[in-house]
Amino acid sequence: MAARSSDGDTRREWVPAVLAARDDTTCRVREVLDRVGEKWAVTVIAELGRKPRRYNELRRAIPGVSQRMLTATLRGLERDGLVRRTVHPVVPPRVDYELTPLGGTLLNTVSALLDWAVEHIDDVDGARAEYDGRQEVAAPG
Amino acid sequence: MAARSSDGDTRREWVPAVLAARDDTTCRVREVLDRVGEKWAVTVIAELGRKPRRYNELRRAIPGVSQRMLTATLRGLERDGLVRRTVHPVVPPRVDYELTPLGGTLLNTVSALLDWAVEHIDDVDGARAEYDGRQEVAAPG
DNA sequence: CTGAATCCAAGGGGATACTG
DNA sequence: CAGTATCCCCTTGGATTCAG
Repeated sequence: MAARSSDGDTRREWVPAVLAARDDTTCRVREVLDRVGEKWAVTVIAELGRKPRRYNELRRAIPGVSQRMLTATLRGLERDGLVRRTVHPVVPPRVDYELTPLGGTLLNTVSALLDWAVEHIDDVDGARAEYDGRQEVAAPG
Repeated sequence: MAARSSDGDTRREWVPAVLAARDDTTCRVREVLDRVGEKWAVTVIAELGRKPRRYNELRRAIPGVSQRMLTATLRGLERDGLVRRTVHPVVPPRVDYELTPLGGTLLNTVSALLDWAVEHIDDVDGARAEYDGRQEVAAPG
């Protein structure tokens, strides 16, 4: 689907009627982008991709996440079938989280985006510096 | 970078220390995810991927976008070096937007994510239905 | 035509305290 | 240990108006 030409080609015919319209399909495609944009979703998926974890293990593995957001993120991912939550009826409580196969395929796809980011950080940074420089000249302090 | 195994593998060693830590690199990788999560960014990139456009052409091509957000999105993309803005000094004003080569490579990467979304919409939807069903049973109205 | 400025509502997300 | 419940701030983003 969606045949792509080589890197750097700025001319395409194919893409995103997917995004332009807003039929049902389109709408839910957007939801995937929203999820990726959530502050902790990709981090959690990536962390679970390394290995299954318990709640607090996960919490320690992700510096900066609050209990509230970790729980909310996990619930969302579970609802979408990306993460499986397993409660062990023991005391003290033990809850394991792991990536589902579906979550695994998403991780594979998203990590291409992460690779892109790492690879092009300098380009983006340079562009920003240049842009900000131009703005300063245009609107002197 | 980041060797990946086949689809559906839920066990990885590699991934994103990139996201776990928060050194400079990490931080800016997150910014890429944020950008993808912005409501109109990917849509605009995709639309410009089809062909360069003028401001209002773009606006008409993207139903639902407000002037405010279209401008803001374009500014952000321009600042990151993903989009080039060309002002023609004529009256009435004419401003052309086009994807840069860098923007092109991002589009190629993101579209893999769009493909994933289209391909797995039904899985996600099914998971949601099942999850919501379980919740209803657990917390009856 | 291409924006900038202002106003405002909704939701994301952090800090903290409490619970089974 | 694994969460829930509150409070509250700040950002995102839509509507509208003004301007070059």
